[in-house]
Amino acid sequence: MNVGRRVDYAVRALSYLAAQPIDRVIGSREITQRQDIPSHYLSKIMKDLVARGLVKSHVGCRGGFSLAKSADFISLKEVYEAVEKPLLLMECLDKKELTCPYDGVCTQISVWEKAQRLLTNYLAGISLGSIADEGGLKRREIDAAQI
Amino acid sequence: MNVGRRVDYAVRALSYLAAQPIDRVIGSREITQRQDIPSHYLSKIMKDLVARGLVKSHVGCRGGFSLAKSADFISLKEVYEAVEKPLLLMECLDKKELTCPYDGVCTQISVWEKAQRLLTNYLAGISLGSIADEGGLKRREIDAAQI
DNA sequence: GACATTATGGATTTTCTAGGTCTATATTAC
DNA sequence: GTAATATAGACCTAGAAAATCCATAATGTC
Repeated sequence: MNVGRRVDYAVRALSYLAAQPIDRVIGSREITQRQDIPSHYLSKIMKDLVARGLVKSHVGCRGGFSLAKSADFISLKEVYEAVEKPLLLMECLDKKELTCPYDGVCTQISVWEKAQRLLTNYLAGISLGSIADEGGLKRREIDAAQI
Repeated sequence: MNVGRRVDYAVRALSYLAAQPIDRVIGSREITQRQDIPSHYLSKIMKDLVARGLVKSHVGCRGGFSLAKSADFISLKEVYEAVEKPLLLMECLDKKELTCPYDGVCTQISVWEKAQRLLTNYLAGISLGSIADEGGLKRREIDAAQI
């Protein structure tokens, strides 16, 4: 049970975008270099973020990415779900498939159901803006440059 | 991000034990049949539960398992950690390895840290006893018998 | 004491998926 | 026209989860 690297990468890429001057277009090359993310892998992640409407893409020469909306209105839950399949602690929590013979009498399921709600609600309450405070990012960049 | 089947199996096996007359010894064969768990796989899980002190084992003919303590004093967190490696939402949350170059300026980590605390605290508050209420189990067995 | 039954322990296999790479195509600034 | 970029998809790889198998030790039963 862990959040994969895709989410980590997505958050870092988005944070980087959030720290830029508004509407500046950032190439994926710059992101991968500054944030130390495998380049081809990032492209797939960005595609997901674009599809979810969190990021605007600018195709063609001098193209790149920029946030589609204010970082304060992007929740971690959105980021997670854009990049990973929907958060599901147990398969049987997926309402679409009622294949479990114990459904209805299983008391375990309600526990995981609540745990899942707990988590998603928490993530829904965290905004990208609160993570990517400019100060932190500036310092982060300086540190990275020194390595 | 999901809890694996090992945890599911462990909870079901423990619930089954909890619903039995106190101190009755249950063979793993009975558990696997009633709870529909791959037999050889269960044996490894039971071993972990024994090692963690949640279950007593009785070796030899007519041997089997019984709860080592009251179901009300077994938390889901214990079960999880007995069977799975310790709950860790992100690798960098493992305090032992401080390899992340962004450590100290990363604002993302504190978010996951809190999410993890949220989860483990919740699991620590759920007892096996609250899951394995006898009524539910009785009904469950009847259902299973009808299949 | 012999035997059947059981847990224990380890080795091994199978299956799945996250993580990562590569290549081809369409789009656009210059 | 050309170089730089995002998009799209196929493809590969390592490692983990899930499951199986086998050999050994312990113990009740006869």
